[in-house]
Amino acid sequence: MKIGELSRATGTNIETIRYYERIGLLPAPHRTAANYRSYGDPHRARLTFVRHSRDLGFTIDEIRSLLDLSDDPGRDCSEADRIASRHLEQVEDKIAQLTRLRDELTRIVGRCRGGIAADCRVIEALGDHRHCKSAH
Amino acid sequence: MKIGELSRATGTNIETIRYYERIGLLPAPHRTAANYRSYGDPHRARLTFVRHSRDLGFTIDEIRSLLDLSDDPGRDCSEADRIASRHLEQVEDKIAQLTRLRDELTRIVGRCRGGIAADCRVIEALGDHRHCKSAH
DNA sequence: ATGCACCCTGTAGCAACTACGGGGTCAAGC
DNA sequence: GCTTGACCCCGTAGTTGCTACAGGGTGCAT
Repeated sequence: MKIGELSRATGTNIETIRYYERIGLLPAPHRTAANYRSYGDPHRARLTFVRHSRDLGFTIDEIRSLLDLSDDPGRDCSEADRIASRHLEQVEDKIAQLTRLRDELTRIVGRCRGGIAADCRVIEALGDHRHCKSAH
Repeated sequence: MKIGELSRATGTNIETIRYYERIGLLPAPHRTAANYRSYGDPHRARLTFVRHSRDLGFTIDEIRSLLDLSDDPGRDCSEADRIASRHLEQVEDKIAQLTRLRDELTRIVGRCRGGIAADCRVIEALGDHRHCKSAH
């Protein structure tokens, strides 16, 4: 299949596919006589893996490691579990941080009574960290 | 005060302070005879405002608008409330998205029994979206 | 033969910094 | 008076993960 078809099949931007090839995340496919890229099912599977991992928030480097593992089926796979676990931890940290942030924003928002900026509690709160209830 | 002192006073990297000046977020301060930047209290307050807003996740452009408002104390400040409210919504969306993601990762992690990559459930799950319980 | 959709390459842009190279300034200590 | 070290200056390039051109070639239908 040509790049446009692969793009539609995986929901990936064409430019992104070429980008992944450039950085070595996807192997360079064969070319037709007209120099068009020509992909097969293994390419599609690999790109699906990459997109899914990206959707789950893995970095390109993490995906590289995960792909290395899956390319080498005899290898011990506890590494994959470690990468995923560490990532899960990061996601949990990020959720906790955003939750604190949301609480702080909730306290700030809505305090404006439509007056003038000089009296605005929103602007005041942003300028002075001491108004905050928790670290963020 | 010199830039290093301002840096320590606000917990901001020196390079970041110069960057903020370059993009016009902070006004250029006076210079000493040796061409060193020399800051006063208004600079420190403004930088504190910027850092606090950044910590809360506001973009530079949003901060620019918020600063414009606070520079013009006679202006109607409902704009500030609107910016903060929209940002709060974005944070809530992000939390919801990360929570779905966390649930999916939790399902994936820990399914590896320390075997070889060919049998790894983590790698399998990443390669096949159909294993997923929800959209992400 | 002329549209039109599709493909190619290479480069530059985005956000918000961070890091570096190569240099100038200033006070303290010998 | 000279060195050492901490501090400052500027300009540019790197980071992450794409996305958006510009300027061209290909393939098929009308």
